[in-house]
Order: sequence, then C-alpha cells, then structure tokens
Amino acid sequence: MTLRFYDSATQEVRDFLPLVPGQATVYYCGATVQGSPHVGHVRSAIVFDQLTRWLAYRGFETTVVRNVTDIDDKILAKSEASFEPGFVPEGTYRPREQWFALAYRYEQEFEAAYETLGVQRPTYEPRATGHMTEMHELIARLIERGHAYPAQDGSGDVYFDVRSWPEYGALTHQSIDDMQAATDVEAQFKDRKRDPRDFALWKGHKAGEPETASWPSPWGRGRPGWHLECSAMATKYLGARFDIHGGGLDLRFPHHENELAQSTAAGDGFANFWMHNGMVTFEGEKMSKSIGNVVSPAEMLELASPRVVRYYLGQAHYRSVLDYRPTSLQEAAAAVERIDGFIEKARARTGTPVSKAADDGAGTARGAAEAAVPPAFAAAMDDDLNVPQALAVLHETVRRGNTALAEGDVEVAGQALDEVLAMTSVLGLDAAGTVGRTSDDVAHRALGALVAAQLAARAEARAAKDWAAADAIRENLSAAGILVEDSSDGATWSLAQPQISTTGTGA
RNA sequence: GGUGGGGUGGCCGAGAGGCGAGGCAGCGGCCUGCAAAGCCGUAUACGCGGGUUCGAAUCCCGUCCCCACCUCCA
Repeated sequence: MTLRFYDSATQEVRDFLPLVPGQATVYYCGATVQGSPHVGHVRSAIVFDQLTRWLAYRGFETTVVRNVTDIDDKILAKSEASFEPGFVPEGTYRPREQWFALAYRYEQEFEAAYETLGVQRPTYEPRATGHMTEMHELIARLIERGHAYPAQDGSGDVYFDVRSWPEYGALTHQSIDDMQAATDVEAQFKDRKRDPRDFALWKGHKAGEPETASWPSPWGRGRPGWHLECSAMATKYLGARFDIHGGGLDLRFPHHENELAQSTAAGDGFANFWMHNGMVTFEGEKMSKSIGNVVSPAEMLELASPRVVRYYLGQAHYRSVLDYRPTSLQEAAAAVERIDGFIEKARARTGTPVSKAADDGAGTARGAAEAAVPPAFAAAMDDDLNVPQALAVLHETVRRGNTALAEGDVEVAGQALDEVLAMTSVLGLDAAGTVGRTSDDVAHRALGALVAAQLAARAEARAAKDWAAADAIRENLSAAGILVEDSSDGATWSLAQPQISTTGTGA
C-alpha cells in the first residue's frame, strides 16, 4: 500500500516517495500573527495535523516545521494604529501595543487554539525574526545569480526579478503576461521595480517605522519581505529539498509561488509535493477578515466541545471547501455522540479503563492507541487523505460494535472498540477532548457514588413495577443534567452534553 | 482577461462506467413498563441538453450557474 497525495504543482495524485526512505519532511505555513485566529486558520492546522499523524502511523519518521511570521506590514500597521491618539480598540486589539508584543500575544492565541483542538506541536516552530542571517544569505545568493536586485531609487528595498526566472508561475500555471495588472501598485513602484510583478525580498527601513522593526543588512537597515522567511526557514530545517510543503489554498499565489521562485532560482530543489487545503466559507462565502464573516475557534468552542469542533473542521476532504452554517456543529455533535456513546458502552462492558486509550505505553492490550486501524480506513487515508471515506469506516465499525454489544458478544465489541479508538486517535479526535466523561477526577467519582445510590433505588422501584417512582428518579437526575439509559444489564448514566444553540454566530 | 476548484437525495458529504459510501433529519419496524440508546428496513440523488456504450452520477460535445486565486489572506 503506497501513500498517494495530490500535488498542486503537477495537478495530479502521485505516489508519495519520500526523498529519504522511511522519513518524511513537512513544512506548512502557520500564521502571520497580526490578529486573532479564525477557524480557517485552524482548519489548515488540523488538516496538516491529520497528514502528520497519518505519516507517523504509516511508520515515517516525520519532521514537521510550521512557521510563525512575526514581522510583516500588517503587524506594524496594527501596532502603529494602536498608538494613535483617537485609537478605539476593536476586537482583541489593545491600545499602545508594540509590534513585537502584539505579534507575540497573537502567536500565543494561535497556540492556545491549536492546543485545545488537538493539533500536535510541530517538531519545530521557527519565527521569522530569528532568521535574518538565513534570509540575508538567500538574498545574496539570488543577487549573485542575477535574480534579485537592490532598488535603484535608494529605498533600500531588494526585489526578486521575476523576468529573470523563466519558471516564474510554475506552481500556479500562470504566465506573467496574463496576470491582471494592479495599476495602482504599478504606478507606486514604477521607479523601483523592473517589473510590477517583482516582489520585495527586503524592505528598506522607512522614517517613522520603529527601529526595533529593522535589522542591519548588506543593503541597509530594513526588514524582510513576506515569502522570504518561509524559503529560508524551510531549507534551514528541512534541507534544500524536502518532501511536502503545505498551506491554505489562498497561499498558492503569490506566497507559495514566490517561495518556489526564490528558492529554486537560488539553486535549491525545494518542495517535492505541494499540498493545499480548501477554504472555510461562511454560508457560501470565503471566511476572511476583510469581509468580516469570520468565526473564531473561541466562538465555536462556546457552542460545542473541542472534540466536536475538531470533528467538524476535520470531517470534509482537505481539498474541498468547508462551508459553515449554524447547524453544522449540531450535525457534527450528533456524529460524535454516536461514536462516544459506543466507546463508553463498550468500555463499560469490556472493562476497558479510560486511561489506556491515551496511554502511549506499549503492551496495553485493549484500547491501546497503536492498535491497528481497519484496512479500509487505512486504504482511504492512503488515498490522498480521504477522511470522509475513513469516517464512513469509523461509523461502520461503531455500528458493528453496537450490534455486538446488543448480542452480548464482548469479544467482537472489544475488537470494534480497539479499532474505533485507533481511528479516533489517528484522526486526532482524542487529543481534542476527553472521550469518557467517566474520567477519574475526584468530583466525578463523588458524583458517581451519589448517582449509583439513585440508580439502585430506581432499580428497586422498577423491580417492584413502581414506574412512577422509577420515572421520578430518572427525571430528577435528568433535571440535574444526568442522563440515564437502561440496558439489558442495568442502567448507565452520563452527563448531558451542553445543548448547542442554533442562534448561530453573528459574523 | 488569465489560472484553478465545484454543482450528488430534506441537509452535510464520499464516489468517478455496472451490486445506490457514511453521518444527520424523516418514515416504518424490532427491542423497552415508558423513555433513551441501539439494531433492521426505507429515497423521485447526481445543474441542464445532446451523444458514446449492453450499461453513465462517472466518458465525449455543448450549455448554465457557483466559488477561489491573480492585492493582504489558512
């Protein structure tokens, strides 16, 4: 069984043949930390987390690098605005915040969202500001090879010369001449750039910009242009040639195209595969700050548990558009509850402790995270991460397990449980939230003892066919948020999931 | 204008020449004292018009519509 991925550059699904057998090197674009994350950012991270987890499951020794771009026009602009006299903070922005403080604060917001939703930490997460030397080296190589030039007007800018690189446009299959002209930009840079498509590798320091946002360079003080940091950091940590470069579809152009151009023009092989995840839309329209229809992870987490949010954001095929609508989370919650309902019942019946699922230790028989995933699930994941197909297998396994449970076949139920846990683990659902509400924390245990007494009383009432008394106990528990379910061998209880409101999100 | 991606049953969402993925909702049944959960069954689905084929949602031709990127964007 070979892994196959769609490569956006060649526009086809190809066998994944790693550069070094048994190893996989992945770089994917993280955030430009200029504001709070929205779910589109998080979807991207979840997609590449699924990729990472699957590569690891398939036995690859994976190295994953995700950048933090912490110096950029917008970060500086937001910070500058925060110092203006009439500044009125909007959203999560704060008054009088230095650019580096702002960037760092938002970086942490992204980290928190990733953490909550079970996105594994990359092997390394480099920041742009920590790689000036590497970027300077790259610029120097480009100038030396005749693909970059310092601006003639003394601005201190250095540009990539797109006309000098015939392969410019290779990633997105566009030719420079067919591209729509941005006339305003063209006029603005008429004296600096040789071609309007030339993009800045280095931006000379301008009066009024904070000194802290500039670094010395052979071309004068300044700061890096967008794109350069990714080329510099990817090749530093993964090598001149690496296996997979990922990011959101909207980064294909110009960001990834420019990365590809500057790295290959400098003589590096760069990425073997380009993988791009589809956008998240809000009722049909791309979610973006400029439109103002963004939904933040925090907003979603108010409506549903991390596990449900993770399921929702990760359920569609990574390349397709994921449309968010007010009912989306409810639908996801229903699916997750079905899965979790089986896990809980099967655990209770097979005597599988909760902790084993999360246990990394080898040798745990039942519920071990490294239990095998069903072949059909693996085949789906191997085929360009066909998660929807894989989820179908997950649900089929849940059904098989439920049937076994109903028939009292503990062996088959336990087998299904192992598989279900292996699948939820590899999809990262486990990391996004605790499976069992039957956690062994103290409060839960105390509650369990109290509920057990109630259930015993109810069992007695039922044995005496005193339905009124039995139902009263059930209703009292229900009013307290405790759901009681009868089964052939006694009643079980669980905490009710918070109700998802349908009022949706104001955009 | 250029480059891509799409239009699948009430909804979400796979599939890509031949036994109608899967989930949610609905309907019928089983189980249950009732309920919940679960199980079984149940669909006029493939934008539209032609064509190829024994057979097309899947291939070909035409046509309509939507989305993304070409400026900052995951």
